[in-house]
Amino acid sequence: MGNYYSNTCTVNNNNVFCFDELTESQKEKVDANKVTLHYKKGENICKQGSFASHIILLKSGLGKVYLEGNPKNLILKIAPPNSLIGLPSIYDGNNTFLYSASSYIDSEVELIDIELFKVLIQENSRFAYRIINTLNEHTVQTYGRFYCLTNKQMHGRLADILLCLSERIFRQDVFSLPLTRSDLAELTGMSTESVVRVMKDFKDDGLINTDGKEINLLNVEMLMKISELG
Amino acid sequence: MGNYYSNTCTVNNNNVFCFDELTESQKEKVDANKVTLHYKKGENICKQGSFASHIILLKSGLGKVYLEGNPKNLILKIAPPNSLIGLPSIYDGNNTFLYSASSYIDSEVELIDIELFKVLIQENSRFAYRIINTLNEHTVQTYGRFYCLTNKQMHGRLADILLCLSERIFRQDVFSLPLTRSDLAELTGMSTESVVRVMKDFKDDGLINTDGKEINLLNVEMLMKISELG
DNA sequence: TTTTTCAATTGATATAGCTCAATTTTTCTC
DNA sequence: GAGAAAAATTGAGCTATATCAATTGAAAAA
Repeated sequence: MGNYYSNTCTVNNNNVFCFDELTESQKEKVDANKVTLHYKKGENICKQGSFASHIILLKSGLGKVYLEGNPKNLILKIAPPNSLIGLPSIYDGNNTFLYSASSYIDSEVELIDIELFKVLIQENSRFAYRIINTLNEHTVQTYGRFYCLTNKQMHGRLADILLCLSERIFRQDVFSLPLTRSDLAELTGMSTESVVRVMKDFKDDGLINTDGKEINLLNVEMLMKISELG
Repeated sequence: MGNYYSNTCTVNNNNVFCFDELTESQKEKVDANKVTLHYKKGENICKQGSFASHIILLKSGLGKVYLEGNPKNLILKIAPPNSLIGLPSIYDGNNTFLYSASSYIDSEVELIDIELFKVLIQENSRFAYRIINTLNEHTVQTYGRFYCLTNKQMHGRLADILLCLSERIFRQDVFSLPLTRSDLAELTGMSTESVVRVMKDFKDDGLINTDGKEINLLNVEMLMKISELG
C-alpha cells in the first residue's frame, strides 16, 4: 500500500491541466480577465476571511498557505509554482478565503476572477472534472499532513518535511533552503528550539548535513523510515 | 469573522442537493445502478486502500470516517444520515478509498457505481458544480478539525466535540450518546482517561450533566468559549 | 442468577516537547 | 566596515497529557 502519510508538505501532482480543457473563446475570456502581480518575500497574498474575488495562480516563487491561529498559525501546505490558491473558497454561501497565503520568496501571481471561474465550471463539465481532480489531490495532501501533525513525533515530522522539500519542491538531495528554523518550526508544529535540536540529532547521526542555508540529505532511506515510523 | 474552528466533527450543511441536478434519464441510471446495504454497529463500511468501486450514501445511522494509523486512527469526521462517503477518491490515477469508514450504530447505506458517478460529472456540469460545493464544504470541516486537533488543548477539543454532537448530529442539548469514552478519546485525540477527567471537570463546573449514556449540555455559552480559547 | 466481559473511573508516575533565558552567529543597514 | 537587528544555538526547568495499574460499575452471556 502506498504510504500517503509521508512527504506531505505539498501536492504530488502539481500540473494545472484544467485550463487545457477550455475552448478557445473560454481561454480568451480568462486571459482578458486576469491580472499579474509581483510579491516580495514575506508579503501577504491573500487573507483568510477576506472577500475572495479571485482564484490565485502562483506562477513563480514559493507560497505558504495557512490557517490563521492564536497564538500560532497552522500551515496547510507549501505552494510551489503552478499552484492554484483559493479553490476551496468556491461553494455556495461562501465568498471569503478559507485560508491565508503569503510568499516565502519573491513570487509572481496571476489573479483570475472567481465569478468567471464559477461560470466556466458550470459551462464546461470537463473543466469541472479537472477541478474536482485538483481538489481531491489537495485533499489527499491535507489528510496526509493532518495525520503527520497529529500522529507523529518530532523526528518523524521533521524528516517528513525535509523529504518533501527535497522531493517535491526542490527536486534535489542538496538544496538551499529559503526558510528559517522558525519557518520549519511552524511547518512541523514544533518550537524553533526543538527544530534546532532534532536537526542536530539528524546531523550527528549522519542523516543530513547543513552548511548555512544549504541542506544535504545524506541518507534518504533512513529519513523515510523515520518519517514512516513517526 | 465566523469562527470555523469550532463545531468541527461533521459538515455544517448536510444536504445532498447534487442529485436534484440530474435529468430524469440520469436519475434512472443512478437508480438502476445502486444497491442498498445494512450494516450492524461497528461494521466496516469501506476500507482505506481497497478498490473504490462505489460512492457510498449513508441513508440512516451514524458513520465514523477515519484514516488508519498505527497505533491509533485519526478520525476525519462523523457521518450523519445523508452523507456522501468516498467522493475524494475521484481523481485520475487513483482507484482506492482514501479513508476507512465504519458504523457507530446500525446503519443503512446505498452504493452508487463510481464510474457512473464520473460519467455524470463529465456529462452534467451543474451536477459537477454541486459536487465541487460538497467537496469544498468538507474541506472547510477538515480544516476546522485540523486546527482543532493541532492547536487546542484537551478542554477545548472536548468542548468542541460535545458542541458538535449536540448541534450538528443530535440537534438537541440533551442526547443519548451511542459512543463510549474511548470513542470520544479517539475523536478528540486524547487518552480515554483524559476524557473521563475532563468530563468530570465540566461536570464539576456545572457545564454539563451526564447520567449513563445521556449527556446534557447545561452551559453552551461557556462551552463555546472554552472551545474557542482552546 | 451467576459469571464473564467490557466500560468507566481514579491515582500515581513518566515523558515529549515547550518555554524562558542567555549566548553566539549570521545577516542587514547605513 | 561598524553597529544593529535577526536568526541560530544551547541549557535548565516546567507542564500538559500519556501510560500504567488497580478498582468499580454495567452489560451481556451462560
